Amino acid sequence: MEGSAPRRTRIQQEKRELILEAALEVFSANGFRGSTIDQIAEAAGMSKPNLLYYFRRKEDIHETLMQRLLDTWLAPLRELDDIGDPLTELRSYIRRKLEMARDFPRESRLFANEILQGAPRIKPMLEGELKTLVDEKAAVIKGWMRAGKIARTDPWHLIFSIWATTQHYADFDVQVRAVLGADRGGDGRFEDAARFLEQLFLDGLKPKG
Amino acid sequence: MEGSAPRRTRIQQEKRELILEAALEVFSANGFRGSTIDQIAEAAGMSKPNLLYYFRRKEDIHETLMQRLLDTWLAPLRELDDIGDPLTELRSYIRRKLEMARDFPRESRLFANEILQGAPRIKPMLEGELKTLVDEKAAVIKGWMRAGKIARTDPWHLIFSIWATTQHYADFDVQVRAVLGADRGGDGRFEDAARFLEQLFLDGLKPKG
DNA sequence: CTAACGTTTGTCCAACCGGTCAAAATTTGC
DNA sequence: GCAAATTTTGACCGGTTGGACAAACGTTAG
Repeated sequence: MEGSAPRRTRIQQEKRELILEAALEVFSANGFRGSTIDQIAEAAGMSKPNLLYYFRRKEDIHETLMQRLLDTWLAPLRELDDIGDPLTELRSYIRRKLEMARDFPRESRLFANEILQGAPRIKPMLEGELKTLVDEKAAVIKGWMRAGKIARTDPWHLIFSIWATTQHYADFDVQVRAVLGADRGGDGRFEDAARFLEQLFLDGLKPKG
Repeated sequence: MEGSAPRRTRIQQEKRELILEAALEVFSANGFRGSTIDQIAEAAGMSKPNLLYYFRRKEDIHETLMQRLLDTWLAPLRELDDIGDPLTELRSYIRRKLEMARDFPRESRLFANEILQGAPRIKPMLEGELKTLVDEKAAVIKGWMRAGKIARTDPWHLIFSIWATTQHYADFDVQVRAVLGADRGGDGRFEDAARFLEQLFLDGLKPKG
């Protein structure tokens, strides 16, 4: 069985974490092909052969990183529950996603890089696990629509639009900062974004009355 | 002066176009560092040294491509005018942007790649030309808000959200198709997206009445 | 026809990159 | 303290890549 995790010493645990942290930094900034093992090794403070002692191949690092990423990345959507008030649920989903873009921009960019290149390594997971999860949540949302709790619309595209608008602040950060300029591009931009998105998703742009 | 375009023969014009078309295909699929001159040369149906006769360096191809891209890419925003009805103007801006994502996905991905990597080659343009244009259009939108034609909100983030939601269908195409599945991921997805986005931006998610 | 000019190709090179390997240094179990 | 196991390193290798170059080929104007 491959499933059984190999026994690891304390040093192996620590060094592997160190490498993954360094690799996240490098991969998210340069993409997979744009990153070299030497860069990662240097960022992790070790020599290239030393790094290759812990991860046999460059791709193994990327794969491990990607597997871990996906769990945390989809956590907010998993939390979307049928319990509370629908509009409140959606609002807090948007808020959580935006917080992830703010707190884990490297993870967001790593993911974006992978998708942009056609998701060669995670396509099966997108068509399997991810699709299942989204379909499930889309059904929940549809229930809310039938109950008249939120406006009728396409739940899948609704989810896409939440992903797009929130991740934009991580993936396109350089552009957002450049356009907002020095004064408005500071730390406050995420609060501005949160306020804007809340209004957009709840009320749209039509003037009141 | 660098500004004066070098004299070019008819063959040079044609071959350069051929190379740029091939490079767009390759760069948008693999990123800058992930693409090789050989790949581009093969896609353009010529030998590597021959390609290098028309573009001295790999970076020159990318730069030329990027410069051309930006004009066409920002055209929809430039068209956003103060003349017509504000809501109609915004709606048709969204529609135009979505059509660009549908008709020019390679250009969208090329741009996304560049921004994701920190926009090393076009940052000055983002902070200059792009910021100026967005600020100008944000002022127009603010005028509409003051006149009570659309709801009051942050015009910059509104523009970001339009960019994010529309380009998502080009940049994250693989994911969108995977999640929608074979039946709904076909050609109709852009029309579904258009309908959804129109509703989102105009009315939001609150149920009527 | 031919000289000048523009285009194409084969060959080559130096740098880089992913990965190997054996030997040295270090840590760990007893 | 010592042997076994683990970790680290320097040297090396084969393949790839961006790019140079000169020679060959084609085209065109006189």
